[in-house]
Amino acid sequence: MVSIKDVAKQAGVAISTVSKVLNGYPNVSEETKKKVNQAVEELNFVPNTVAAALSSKQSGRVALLLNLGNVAQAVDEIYMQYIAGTIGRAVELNLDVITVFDSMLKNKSLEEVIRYLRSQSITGLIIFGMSKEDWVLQRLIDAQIFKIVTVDTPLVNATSSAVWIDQAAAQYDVAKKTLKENKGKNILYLTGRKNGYVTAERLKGMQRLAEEENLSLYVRNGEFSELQARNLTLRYAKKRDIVVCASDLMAIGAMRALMDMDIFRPVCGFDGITLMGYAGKQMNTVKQDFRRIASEAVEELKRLLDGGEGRQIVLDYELVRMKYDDVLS
Amino acid sequence: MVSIKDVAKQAGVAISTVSKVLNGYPNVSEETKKKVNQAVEELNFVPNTVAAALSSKQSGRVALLLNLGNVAQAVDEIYMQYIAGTIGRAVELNLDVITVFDSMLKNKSLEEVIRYLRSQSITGLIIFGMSKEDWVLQRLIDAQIFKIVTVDTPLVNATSSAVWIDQAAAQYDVAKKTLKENKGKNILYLTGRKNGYVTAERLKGMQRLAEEENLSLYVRNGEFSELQARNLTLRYAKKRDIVVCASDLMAIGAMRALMDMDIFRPVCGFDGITLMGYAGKQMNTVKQDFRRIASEAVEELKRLLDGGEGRQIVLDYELVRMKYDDVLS
DNA sequence: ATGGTCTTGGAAAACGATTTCCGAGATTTT
DNA sequence: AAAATCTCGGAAATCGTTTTCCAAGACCAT
Repeated sequence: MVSIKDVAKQAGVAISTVSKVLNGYPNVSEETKKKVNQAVEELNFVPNTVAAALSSKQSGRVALLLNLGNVAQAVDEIYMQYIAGTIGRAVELNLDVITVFDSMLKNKSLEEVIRYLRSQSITGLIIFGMSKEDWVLQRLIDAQIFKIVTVDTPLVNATSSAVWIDQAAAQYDVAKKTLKENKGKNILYLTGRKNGYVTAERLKGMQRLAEEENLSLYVRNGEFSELQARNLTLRYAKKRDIVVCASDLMAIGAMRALMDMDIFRPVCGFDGITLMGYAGKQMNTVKQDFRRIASEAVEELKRLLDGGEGRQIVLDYELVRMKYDDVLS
Repeated sequence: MVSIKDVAKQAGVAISTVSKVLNGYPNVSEETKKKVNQAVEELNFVPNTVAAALSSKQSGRVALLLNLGNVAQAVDEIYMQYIAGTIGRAVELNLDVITVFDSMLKNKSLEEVIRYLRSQSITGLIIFGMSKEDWVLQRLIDAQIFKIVTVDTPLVNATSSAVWIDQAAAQYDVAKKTLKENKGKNILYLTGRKNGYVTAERLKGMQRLAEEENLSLYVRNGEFSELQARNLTLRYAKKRDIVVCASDLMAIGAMRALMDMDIFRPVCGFDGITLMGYAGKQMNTVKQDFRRIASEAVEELKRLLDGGEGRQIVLDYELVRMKYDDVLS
């Protein structure tokens, strides 16, 4: 394998000089730079990232942490988009995405997790779908050892940023739109997983709307489950005018239930997954661009790794009405 | 960070001895082993995989290669299952899955690809969804430099194995079952992507059935596209008795078209994705356990890395009839 | 000239493992 | 009892980088 040593010999300079050129350090003349770059070209040299990581304890090795929970396969699409977005942008930014692991951290202590990450020379993390109960992750963020970007979480400190869309506003908007299109004062609102960060936010948005519009709001926990949404709808929808769901999957469950009951109630969802096109009826929803969100998260992590301070990034969303033709391809 | 050196000191032995114990080499007494293991326990030592990889040029660093093609988000589920299956098993087998990258290899020469993999100290690859046109990958396999496991491909040599289900038999079976349940001699068969390995195999299975049962077979290329399947169905289904599709997504497209035309024709699919539950009508399909397939691929790769010879592994499948209730969760 | 600051490039020590080789006892053979 | 063979554990080189420190020369001001 052609190493930095070979490049040095070819260029007639020292190893350290090559390294400096490659990493853009100062104190090296234009002339030497040219010699080195030429040698790199000629030898087709590609630095060994493993060695670099070992040596510097820094070279951008990043872990992608997916908390899948026990969600249905129907929403795998979301995670896939996250993954594709992350890896795509990471490659462009010269970050190595080490592993996509979900709950292989379960039953591990903070120390064990840290050691695991260290053993992989990982310096940065992107965390998707963290819940309020993930104490280990919570403490990992507090510890400020790694640079961390969380998605769909409000957690920010000196070494960690948060990327998300304004969940409350989005829930407010989509419900308001649905309300405008259909009269009604009596709302059945199905919430997401109990300890999810987004669940609380979306509920807030809904509550604000209820207050403003003087609605009667009936809240039930659907746990992001299609089946539970179905059952709750069967049970409670008859007496309500509109069903607002904190996720598309639940909206689909609700819609199916309504169709089975043969009554009509407007339903709206949240996420914008493809499956919405197959629900049987059109519904309003909040379209999140998961790929873009992931891509932004990577960029933010890069910034943190380069010494930036933690901050919150709020991305925009889109209200859409999804029907079969839109998802056809 | 606690290193092998610390362990050695704690146990009162040499560094090399610790390494031997950790890697199960011979020539070390039970007593010494115990001392070392105890020290490992006490210090909570976890070996640094990066250093190991650098040193041994071997330690299981594996790349997961996903060829997404331009498939719809509706089948992201399949890739997600592949990924989850791969990573899950890899962790158990102590393999580091380095990156999940798809077509970041496009427009790269064989040499560039090799150098990239080398620079990451990657010694093994798992390739999903390779097509007959992927010359670079083709040559990469021929080169026998890396241990490779391909999924859904018949490519085998000394250093590479292939894992798949018997596509021809599966297509034969599902079509036959559908045929038995519904009379008919005139088949519209919609094939997958032109250069896919699976496409040819599935077609073979269908052709064998046609011969055996003396069917008239009308074959059209649907490119795994829901939209194309829809259009082909609108155009050709009226004169046929049954629509057999080489993928669920196409089956859904076909079914929707039939519903729009308000005529009934039995349709069968292939894959067993969740979306089938939302197609509106029940359909037969071949259920592939993608997670299991991926898991087997990882195991096979491990075997190759340990010096095993390349071979072909054929996994089984299941014929199912998918309806909404089955996918509800 | 003399001394002091800048610039540039090299020597060498990490980083944390693996692995080869070697020597000293212990054990067996003659 | 001497010689040959085995076992076991240690010293040291190695993998391919990064990074620290230092020396030599160039340049400037005194």
